[in-house]
Amino acid sequence: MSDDALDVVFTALGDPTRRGLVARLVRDGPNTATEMARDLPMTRQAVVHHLQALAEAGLVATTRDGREVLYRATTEPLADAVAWMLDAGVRWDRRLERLRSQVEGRPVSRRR
Amino acid sequence: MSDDALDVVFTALGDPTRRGLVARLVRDGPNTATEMARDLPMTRQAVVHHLQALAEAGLVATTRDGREVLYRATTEPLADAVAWMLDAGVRWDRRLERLRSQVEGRPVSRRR
DNA sequence: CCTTCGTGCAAGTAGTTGTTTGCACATCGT
DNA sequence: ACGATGTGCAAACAACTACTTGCACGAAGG
Repeated sequence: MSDDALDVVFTALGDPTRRGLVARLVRDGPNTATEMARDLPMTRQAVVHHLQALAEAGLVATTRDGREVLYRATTEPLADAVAWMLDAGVRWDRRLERLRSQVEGRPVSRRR
Repeated sequence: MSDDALDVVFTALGDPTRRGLVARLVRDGPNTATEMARDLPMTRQAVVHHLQALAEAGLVATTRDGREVLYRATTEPLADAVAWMLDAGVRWDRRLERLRSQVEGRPVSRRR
């Protein structure tokens, strides 16, 4: 994964609202920005803005259904971010080393 | 790990200069800001600023040695960030599920 | 139809981030 | 003691971020 791609993934995750959106989509399944904005102390547009940041990071994807736009979590980039951290931490932490050996040499992400 | 703490960790990692600094400290061992700035296209103060962001995230720590300040990588927070991502991704990706079962039920971070 | 509802776009604003420059202070070696 | 070197602090700046409001467009449904 390119450096730029890691940038946007980590930056996207560096905001609690955005982590909350991802967590919610993972937990409850696909949903619209308007619906999710109802439970948050901000406008729909602000939520859309966050979702766009997540989309740029590849953490969510959209499907149009009539006049609605459904967002769903796509967690592939997480594996790449995890891989970076394991690389950085592996010399320090024996436990992470064990995990890393399981990650290496596989296709980085695969869904469903 | 608190939400705020995750914020600063992910935000700190969301910059290629900062990831590079962490990687360098992990690879080459402790070093001073002045020394690391020599190899980067920015001033010492900019590097110090980045290192302070990393320190706030708990990703580096400092030791004073005479007039020098040595920065070293402290990768504990990585494990917590990894844990969040595994939690988010576990329902999606079978491979991540396997990893998660190894992380659960342990002290979140432990060095050396 | 025509009203309602979800979406998209644009402009504006307040706060944060990345970086520089300049200077003061502490420490090391000679 | 003194010059060279490493560090710390603060002001200044441009660029970016996280929002808001307002409005236009398009689809659903009586």
